[in-house]
Amino acid sequence: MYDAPHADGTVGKAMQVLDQVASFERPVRFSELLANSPFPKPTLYRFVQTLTNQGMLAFDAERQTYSMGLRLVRLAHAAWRHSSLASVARPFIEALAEEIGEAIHLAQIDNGHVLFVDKYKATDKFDTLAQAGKIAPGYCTGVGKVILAFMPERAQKRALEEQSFVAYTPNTHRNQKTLAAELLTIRDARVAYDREEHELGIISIACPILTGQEQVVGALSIATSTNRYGIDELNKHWPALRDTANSIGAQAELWQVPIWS
Amino acid sequence: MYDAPHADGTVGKAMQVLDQVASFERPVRFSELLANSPFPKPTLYRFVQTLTNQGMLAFDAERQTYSMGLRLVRLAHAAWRHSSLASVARPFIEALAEEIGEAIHLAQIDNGHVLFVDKYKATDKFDTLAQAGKIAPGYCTGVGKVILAFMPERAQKRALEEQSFVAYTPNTHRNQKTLAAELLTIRDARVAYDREEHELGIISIACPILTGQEQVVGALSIATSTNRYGIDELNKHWPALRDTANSIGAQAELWQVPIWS
DNA sequence: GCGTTTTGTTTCAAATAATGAAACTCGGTT
DNA sequence: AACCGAGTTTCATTATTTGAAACAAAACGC
Repeated sequence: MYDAPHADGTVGKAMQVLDQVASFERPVRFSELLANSPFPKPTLYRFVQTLTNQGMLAFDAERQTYSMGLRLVRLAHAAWRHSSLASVARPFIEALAEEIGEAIHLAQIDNGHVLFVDKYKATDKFDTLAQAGKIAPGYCTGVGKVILAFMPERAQKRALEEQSFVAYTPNTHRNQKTLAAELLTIRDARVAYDREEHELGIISIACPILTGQEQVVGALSIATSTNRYGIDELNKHWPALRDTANSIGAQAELWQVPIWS
Repeated sequence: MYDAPHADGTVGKAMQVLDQVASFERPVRFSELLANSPFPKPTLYRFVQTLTNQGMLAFDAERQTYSMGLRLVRLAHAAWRHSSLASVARPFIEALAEEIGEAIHLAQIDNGHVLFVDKYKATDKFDTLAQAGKIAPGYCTGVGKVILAFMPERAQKRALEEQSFVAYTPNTHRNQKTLAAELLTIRDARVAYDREEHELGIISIACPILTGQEQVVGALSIATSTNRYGIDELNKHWPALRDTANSIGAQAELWQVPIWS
């Protein structure tokens, strides 16, 4: 489902509609939207009209369906270039990927969710999929946990409340308590592991990307499959991962990447 | 009933503010926005507040600057996956790029501007948002001209009005007249060339991506540098380019990619 | 064909939210 | 201490949004 934060004003409601359309992951009819909408029919109707006019949604007249508009792609380009870590981090990630030959993920936090802002898959060229922009839960991924661990207390608390604790695998944390306990360990060790918590067969090691004042701005991880390596082998890459994360943090500060709050 | 250009309510105004922030291409202070804003101070202030709350903008408290928010990246991911040609076109483009070893551009039209939704650099790997989301003028690029040439008359007229006709190079069209003349030729030949009209040293050949009913949904181009090849050599790739564009068009129809209107 | 249901669109008075001149706060300067 | 500029808040006015209801237009059933 989509997040319904403190709906502020008309604009907030319109953004809620955008999220709803996005959540369908396919072109969607007006009536489908209406069925799960908190808004009455004419209100929703005017929102999709306005958003379509604005290019935030696209309307396919032939099939009578709405989908996300191209204006978002244009706007997100600016977001990606100027306020994500990705552009700053890219050269570092490329170097690291070359060195260790595993998939590298770069993530930031967006409203309690882990947002992958870049991904580099070294070995197989085909699946250099458009992963940027994908979201993943915070409580069961390496990058997610390490970001949570380093968040300021208040933000962490709020973020923890927002986690769904869906049990993707037998290893997934099922409640705040066990997760919070691990977060302390992670903060101490400055490294997090995903031991098949999100997907069976997939493990990862993640380091925080910090500013000089120890503010988390993101996380970097190396992911692999259990039938290639175990946590121990992954751990051998820890120094390289940590160094790369540190370099990115330093560079981000120089480049004045906005710090999320 | 016509919609006046900037008359869709509060949401429209908020989106205008988003565009404005994007146009700065860097973190920007409130006062800078205010200086070029049509809105009075408190109004603009509330817009940036709301947009920041919504994650559409990000506020860096330390530097007191606004930049594009990560929520846009998340939303654009959905747009890219489900309503751009990119996801459908990618396998075809990969095959083509492998065959001819030059840079391939995939573009769509967004509000009179050419929007690059994907780019494959034969030597390099796919970039996602790094290149996707970039805009370029319609009147002086191969993809732009070929899309304009195949637009329905009314939309073409409107799009032509919106072109700026900045003379990037000596070869750039400087007015609607010469451009319109070339568009007729292009429509007839079903292929467009960029003869260093946007950037000296860069040429390209572009084909339209059409549906069964001859609606343009985008364009595909091969670009190269004049110190590697001339138009003639580029032209040798025409059959392959045309076939790929046709395949993408057919596939797009099957996949119900929304048709822009 | 002819009612009926479903889906999408418009109306309009009432409710609500947006507006902006002015006033205020807070750093930093002179 | 007075001044200045950037950012923020107030509040009466104004304009926009709102949604029940009615309408139009397909899609369906018989």
